[in-house]
Amino acid sequence: MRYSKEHKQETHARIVRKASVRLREKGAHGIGVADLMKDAGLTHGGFYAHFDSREALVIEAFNYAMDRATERWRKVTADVAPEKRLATIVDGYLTTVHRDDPGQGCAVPSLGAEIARETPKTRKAFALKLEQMIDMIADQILDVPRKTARKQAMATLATMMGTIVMSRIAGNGELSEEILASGREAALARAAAAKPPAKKKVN
Amino acid sequence: MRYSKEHKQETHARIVRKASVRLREKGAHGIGVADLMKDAGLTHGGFYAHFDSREALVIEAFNYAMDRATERWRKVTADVAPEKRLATIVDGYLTTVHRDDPGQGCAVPSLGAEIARETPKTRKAFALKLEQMIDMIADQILDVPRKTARKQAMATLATMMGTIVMSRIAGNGELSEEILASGREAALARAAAAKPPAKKKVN
DNA sequence: TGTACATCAGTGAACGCGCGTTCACTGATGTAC
DNA sequence: TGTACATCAGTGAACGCGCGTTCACTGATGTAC
Repeated sequence: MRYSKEHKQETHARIVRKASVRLREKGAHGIGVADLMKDAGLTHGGFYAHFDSREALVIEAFNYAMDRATERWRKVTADVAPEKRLATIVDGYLTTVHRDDPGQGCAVPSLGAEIARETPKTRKAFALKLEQMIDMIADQILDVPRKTARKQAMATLATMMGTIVMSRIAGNGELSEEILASGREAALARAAAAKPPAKKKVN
Repeated sequence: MRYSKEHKQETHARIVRKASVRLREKGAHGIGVADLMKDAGLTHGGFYAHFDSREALVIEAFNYAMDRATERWRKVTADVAPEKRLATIVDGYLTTVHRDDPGQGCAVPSLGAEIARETPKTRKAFALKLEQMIDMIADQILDVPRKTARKQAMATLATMMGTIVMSRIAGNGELSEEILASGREAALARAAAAKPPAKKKVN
């Protein structure tokens, strides 16, 4: 075998990593294979030694972005009291930094709508990662039946993602800040409301 | 003047109307000028007699879609008691019919992310329409200061739009229904919570 | 009323360009002896 | 240890195609007389 055993895997991973940033920045169809390869320090000809098609890279890059997001949430909440974890996630998500840097941010507000229009195969791959993200958030919602936790997780994520989409349309002025603040307040209120009543278990 | 005075305007309006459907279905870059013209019963050559560029049509089509959405909300709430209007809007928005028919639906969940990446001119045109939509929803939130109403409107819209994006990624199975139900419950709970306490005016 | 003319919305061929994909080739590197 | 060979990750030219845009032309229709 030429080159060290992991050489190709490393290159492959680097293409995916860089592409996951650029695709979030420019959209699922907003950047071509040649530019994505250049970003990884390669020329476009080698692309098909790593991926069956451009779409295959889009799937890998999206999965990578979603895994990193979920992983980061685990990290930033590791040292936080369990009942404050969801609030920590919401606070980190609904910021101007996230709004202004889609390349490093959540893939759903930047790619979600385009992804929903892709082939069933691609859409299903994304649905799987979205469900994992929902489950991760549901894990942070305590003292309620699992089904309730999942529902609250879905609503909170919807508010978070919708807020980022809206704030990006609004640009970076007052309206945009107001949108971010509104989403933050609403999501945090729900996060707080979820606990105090100490509802009796139903399931 | 050849043809009746309104002939060209009617054709122009028809192109915009048809394009606003197809662009929501296929994405802001998912359908070409030739197909959009064919949809309006014309050939592509005449396009530039009506629009300076493809982007100009995208702006007009988006504006049209947003105006129709806001207008439809006014219509469906006209015969409803003021305190039930927001709930009526939420219920009509978070349905499988809306999820499965982006072409007739709200333009933000289908085009929002792509729009945020367009030229500043395009993005600003969209921001204007989004703010009008926010104001229309804020009008339905009673008995609170205007600033509070706007914030609640933003959060409610974010939940609605985020829920549609997520439900479309999820497809049309159980997960998707669960997402829709979660968004509906959360948005309706906020709509209901906004009134009962009868808070004293602050501003 | 009838005829010649002017207008211009719409046609369809053509353009340059960038895209995803293919393919013959290269050259750095691990292996065999 | 040194040399010849085999491998295969990566190169870059080329492909067919669809796109947005341009342009010379057409022909239906309103106007002038």
